[in-house]
Amino acid sequence: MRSQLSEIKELLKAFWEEVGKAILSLPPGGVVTYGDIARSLGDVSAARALPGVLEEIKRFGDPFTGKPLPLPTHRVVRSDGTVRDEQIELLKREGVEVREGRVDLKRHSTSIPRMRPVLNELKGLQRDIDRGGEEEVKFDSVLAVDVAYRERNARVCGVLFEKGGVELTFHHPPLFPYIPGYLFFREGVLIVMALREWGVSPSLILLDGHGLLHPRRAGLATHLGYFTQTPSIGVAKSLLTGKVKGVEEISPVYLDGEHLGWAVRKRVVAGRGEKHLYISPGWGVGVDDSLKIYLKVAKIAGGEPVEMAHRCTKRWR
DNA sequence: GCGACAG
DNA sequence: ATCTTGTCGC
Repeated sequence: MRSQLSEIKELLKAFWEEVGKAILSLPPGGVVTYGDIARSLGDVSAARALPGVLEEIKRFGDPFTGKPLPLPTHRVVRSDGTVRDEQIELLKREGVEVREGRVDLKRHSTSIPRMRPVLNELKGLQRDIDRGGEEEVKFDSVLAVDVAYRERNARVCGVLFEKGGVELTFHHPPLFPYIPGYLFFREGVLIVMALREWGVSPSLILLDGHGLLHPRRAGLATHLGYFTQTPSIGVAKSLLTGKVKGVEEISPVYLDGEHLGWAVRKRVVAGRGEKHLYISPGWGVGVDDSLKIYLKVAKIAGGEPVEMAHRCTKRWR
């Protein structure tokens, strides 16, 4: 089964709609928690992203409609019942008792409406994705990409290494919040859009994030390679999941007993900075080859390719 | 009370 | 990632 980018965009649109509808349905005098909403969407780990999501819908509108929607966000509280100062008066006015900045959830909780489990659906796409075979990887047009954010806009930068480094840029508002494990839906969708806009077909893509080294074995790099049908490798600055086995210059990273990627020690930079880069296959590349290919590209490029793309995103004015 | 799950 | 504050779960 092949999923299309348009199908993904529909799911992302549904995410905002479902959240908006759910909050609108909360009755005066009742409260729910961020975790309740997240679970109803299919993944409690989205709880941390929800305050920002609610605020965005309320103040600016979701990225698809751009139309501010007045939401009773004061009816959403933390899982321990504590609330922000600005919620207190609004809740009291509705008959909800707030003592020492806290609501008694046993007394005031209301039920969550049925929501489309959008996050479960996204997880399903991740589990089912085609990860490609082991393709012969060419080095003639390697692309490194990174994304930066400012307010409600994003800048995608690509550095294309064919002869020298050609820089490409693309700007577009992100269509999804950052939720750990769902980075593709925030950042990757923008990168696919950028590649289409640029009209480039690189022979290999390197990105800031994981590939196979992911709870569902399908990180940003996996999806990106799939949607562009291009071999890809994830180059992350920190671990999302898994454990480094060993203390060598280059050590394998395991998850559930499976060898999914590599930790490559970075040169120490004056007592600061990250210790490792984490390399894992995206699409069309095996675990061993992901490391070999990454090291070869870094050598050819004369530096860390993803860091070059990162520097490009920082030149945004 | 404190650590945490890419960006 | 951005902002420099806030959230969840152990």
